[in-house]
Amino acid sequence: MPSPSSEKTKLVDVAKRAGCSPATVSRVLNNNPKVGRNERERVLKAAAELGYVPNGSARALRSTRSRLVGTIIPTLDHAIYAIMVSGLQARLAEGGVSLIMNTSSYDLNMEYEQARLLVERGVETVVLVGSEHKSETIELLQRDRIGYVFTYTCHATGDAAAIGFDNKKAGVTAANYLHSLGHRTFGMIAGITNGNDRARERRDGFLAGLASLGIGKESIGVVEARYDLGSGKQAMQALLQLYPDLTAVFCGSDIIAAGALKYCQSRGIRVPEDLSIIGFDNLEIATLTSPELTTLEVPAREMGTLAGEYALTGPEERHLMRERELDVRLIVRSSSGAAKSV
Amino acid sequence: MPSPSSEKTKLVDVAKRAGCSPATVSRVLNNNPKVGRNERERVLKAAAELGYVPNGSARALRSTRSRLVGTIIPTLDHAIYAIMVSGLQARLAEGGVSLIMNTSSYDLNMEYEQARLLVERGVETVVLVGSEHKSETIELLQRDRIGYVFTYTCHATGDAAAIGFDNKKAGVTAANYLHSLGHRTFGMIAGITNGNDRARERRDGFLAGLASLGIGKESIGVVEARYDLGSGKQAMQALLQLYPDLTAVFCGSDIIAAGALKYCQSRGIRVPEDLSIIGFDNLEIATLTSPELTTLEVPAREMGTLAGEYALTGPEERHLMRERELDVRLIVRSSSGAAKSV
DNA sequence: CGGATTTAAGAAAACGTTTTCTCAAGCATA
DNA sequence: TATGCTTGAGAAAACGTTTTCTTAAATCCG
Repeated sequence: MPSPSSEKTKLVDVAKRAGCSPATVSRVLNNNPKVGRNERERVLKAAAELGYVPNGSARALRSTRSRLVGTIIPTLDHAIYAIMVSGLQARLAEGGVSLIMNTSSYDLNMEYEQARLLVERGVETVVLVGSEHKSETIELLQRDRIGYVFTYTCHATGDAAAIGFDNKKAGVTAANYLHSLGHRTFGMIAGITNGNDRARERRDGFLAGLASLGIGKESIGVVEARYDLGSGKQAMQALLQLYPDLTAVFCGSDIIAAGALKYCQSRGIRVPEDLSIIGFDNLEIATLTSPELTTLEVPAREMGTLAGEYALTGPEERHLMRERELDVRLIVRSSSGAAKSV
Repeated sequence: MPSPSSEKTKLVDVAKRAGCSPATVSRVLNNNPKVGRNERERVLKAAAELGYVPNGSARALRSTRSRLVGTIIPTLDHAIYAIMVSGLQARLAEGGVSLIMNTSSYDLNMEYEQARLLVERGVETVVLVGSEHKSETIELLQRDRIGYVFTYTCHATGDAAAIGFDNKKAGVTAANYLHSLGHRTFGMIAGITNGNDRARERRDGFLAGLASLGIGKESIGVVEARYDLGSGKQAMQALLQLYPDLTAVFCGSDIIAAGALKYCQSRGIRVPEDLSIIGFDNLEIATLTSPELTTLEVPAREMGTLAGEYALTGPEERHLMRERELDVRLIVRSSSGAAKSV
């Protein structure tokens, strides 16, 4: 039965009931070893009886440890970020740390505003997506000595740690794979590259990979699309209109690939017989389409878990985790196949 | 250029630079009207020059307004919750409020733990999913006079507001629809109903709807499945093994329906010719399968937005938004059709 | 057994704001 | 001109913890 008083019980109340000083209560609650067995038990008993819940603001104010971590992702509507956040939150919760979540809608100015809010809330670490950010954002974090991690990229810069994968390398992998199937004219539906280094690097990697295989620019068509089904469809239409001969398309995301696939189906273009399509991310939806999507697997949950791990690690040992490159595996399914022999 | 000093700038620093008292700075920063034009401008200028960011903990401690809202959802891996949170976060951000996000893995004990953490962080409102919770959880919130809202349900109970829809009614809608197509033997793949009132009510609504149409229990098979593709597949297999004659299946989620559909395809069962399948949620994936899924549309984002609205509304006016029932629309696509004439 | 060292616990200061209280100045009214 | 009222601004208390500084008691060692 909770306390009869209608006032919120605070640390002094616990102290009174346990018959000791507030300092002792504080020490017990923070597992400070310098306190005797009996005192400790009395305090714990009193706290439980009163249903005491510490005041996080007061604690944070005095100790400068807020037990708060912030993240700013582009959107929660795209499963690839939701899954990362899922991993992040789960790991943080294990450590008793809470996660403040914000979205930027792929807008770096908005990201800056959200970062300001996070700093104001006193977060100890900020988890960001990608390595491209406003300089103001980075300065803000540096100035307050807040740790920050980039994800979905593995290039640590300045104070930033990076936990992710090599987007460029992944683009090269896609190029090599499609080329190995005999394709010689290619299309790519990239994500919007403005303000998005991941989308840009995937595209550049794909182009570089093809270049080093001797494929010239004239055999490659590139368009950009937002990350949703409709945009994928439209982009596919536009791409085929501009480059009717291409036989293989690399999409910057499974969502885009699914949209592209839908467009093909609506036009009677057979996949993979007429056209190979591969995606990126390996979301659950990749196995829902028919044919199922060949794609590159992004370790989204693992990035989140590791970012959480990073945030839980003390500032002294963090440098050991400064840069972590995870693998991007090629998952071959049935949306890709050998090029038509002409 | 940020302050040359390496110490974090605080309110007194701004006061010094503006040549006024801390109280005045505080008033300006909180838009207190009782401060003259020139003072106000001087303060704002000083704050900007110093790159001042207020300390949220101190502010929260003194004013008892944390500008923090918490939510506990079952998981972020299921898009239906991710989308709700997306709407919630977006609305809160507009009001300058931050969101702390936690997951419970459909476990009410875990939910309680997370709630404790939220109380400790000083959140002003908690957004929960469904109306079934541990009594300890509710008591905890009531005791600290923290506002709380249930979502995905429209039954307000006690202090709780509810913003959602009528799961039972939705189940009835499904029953009526399938019956109207001529089906007379039914299956349902419900979500796990233990600790999940939404899943339970959908099932009960479906059964009640069929009952009032004169369909007896012997013509209805029910199994439960977790919310993922594989479970949907398995459940479909189990269902057909137990009840080989059924011609229509209502699934508790589009994910489950997609899995069920996949199973049918693997077994050469034609949908909708041999079997009608309908889902729940109307996620993006419902249009990715072939055939596309008939489903019931859950207003996930709107629930989030409205819950955010509720949280931003002062305690005095909240009672006006105590219960809000949103519509669940039936979206007919091609996974459902007339029953086979025998 | 006495002095030095360790240990456990309390008193009080501190964290960075907001808010209450107080006061001075300006203004209108009589 | 004196009185009362309004307005703008400062001084200081307060929010609920943690932490530093002290001190009293307990332990050790020669």
